[in-house]
Amino acid sequence: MKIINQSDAEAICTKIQTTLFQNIQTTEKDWDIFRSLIKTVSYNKNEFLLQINEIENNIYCLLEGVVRKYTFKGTKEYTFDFHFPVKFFNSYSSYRQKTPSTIALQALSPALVLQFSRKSMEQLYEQAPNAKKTGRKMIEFALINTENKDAKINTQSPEDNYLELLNQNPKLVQNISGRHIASYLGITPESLSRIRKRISKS
Amino acid sequence: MKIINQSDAEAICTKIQTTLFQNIQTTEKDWDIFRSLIKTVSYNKNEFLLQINEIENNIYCLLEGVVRKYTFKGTKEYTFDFHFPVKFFNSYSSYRQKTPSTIALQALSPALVLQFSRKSMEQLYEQAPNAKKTGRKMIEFALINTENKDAKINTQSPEDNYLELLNQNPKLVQNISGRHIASYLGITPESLSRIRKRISKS
DNA sequence: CAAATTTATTAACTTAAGTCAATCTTTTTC
DNA sequence: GAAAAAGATTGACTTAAGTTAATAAATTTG
Repeated sequence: MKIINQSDAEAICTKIQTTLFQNIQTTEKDWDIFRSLIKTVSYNKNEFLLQINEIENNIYCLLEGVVRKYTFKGTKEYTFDFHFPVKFFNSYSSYRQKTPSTIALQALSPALVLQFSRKSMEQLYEQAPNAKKTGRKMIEFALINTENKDAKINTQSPEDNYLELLNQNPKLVQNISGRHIASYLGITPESLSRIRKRISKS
Repeated sequence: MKIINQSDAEAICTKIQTTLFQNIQTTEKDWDIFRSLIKTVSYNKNEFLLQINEIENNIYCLLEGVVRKYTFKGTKEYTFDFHFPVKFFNSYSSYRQKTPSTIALQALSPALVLQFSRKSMEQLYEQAPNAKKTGRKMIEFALINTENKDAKINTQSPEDNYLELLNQNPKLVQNISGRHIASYLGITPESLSRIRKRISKS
């Protein structure tokens, strides 16, 4: 984990501005404040943005790499989701309630991340009234995806789930190890192997 | 569906105040405003608080009864969750983004519900600054539960899931039809029958 | 680059979930 | 309260997931 210099952060911030906040009215001054609060951090493969039982104090925006969101059920890992650029996320319930996180966030490749600390978000709210919307929007981006996967995974067969994943996100399947994909699908790596074999025959 | 008279609502509101908002500083004036914005609604069994493809314009607080949150995957229903009193909920992504809801909210028994419309929430924010926290808290209550079930269901066997449900929420299992429980567990009613049989033998 | 570690595949076996269909039970409705 | 509808159980059959274990392939690390 390594904090990046501020001039890089500036370029990145512009990217955010143009891609994610097109519809929000913000003044130049708002953006100056926003920009000054960003911390850009790089993570190595397998490093943790957040460990289980830590308290979440950041909102993240992934710019490069892949991040895995997972938990433990007994001794087994369960992968909720994979995050790709450009996406906002964090461990929301831990962030909001200041309780130990039940989930971990781990980089699966070298990753570049914008981090907005709780403190900087509070500063943003105080100093840049117009940017309040930006803050809310970030939280929303981090939350809106929660109503989807559950239903998918639990209404069709593991094979159908895998085929759907292949279809909707081929680069995920190519770049992420099978055990993580199996953990995402709620099956064993052995089952995933068999599914792949079955598919290749048909 | 039937809107209840205001005097009943007053008593109910007191219940909310004492049970849910103990830690939030609100003035008497704030509470007067809050109270005036509440609509109390009763639903018959099987009636919908929200249908799929409707736009969500409310936040609900369930006072009596059971509500099921579900969706369709192809032709099959999938039940995300059951709500019991006293609980806040809505179709959050639809409410926030004003897009057609992918989930339905259905009363499984006669139900009594407080409804806070989008409009009344906006009024609350404008008129009662201290009550802003109340509004946020309601949303939080509605959201915090989203990081849990997924992992449970997908890391152990259907039988273990059922046993856990029996253990953690016996009244749910007693009061709700098997096909809904099966749909919650991601299995068929036939499988649930067999699981029950197996358990009763051991 | 070689050794060590991690990841992926395959096989043999057991177990249980899905499906289809029949029957029994409970609940709803007029 | 009788008829109809909805829900629950059981059986027979097929299919695939879990488990354990062995091996092969790929990646990491010194």
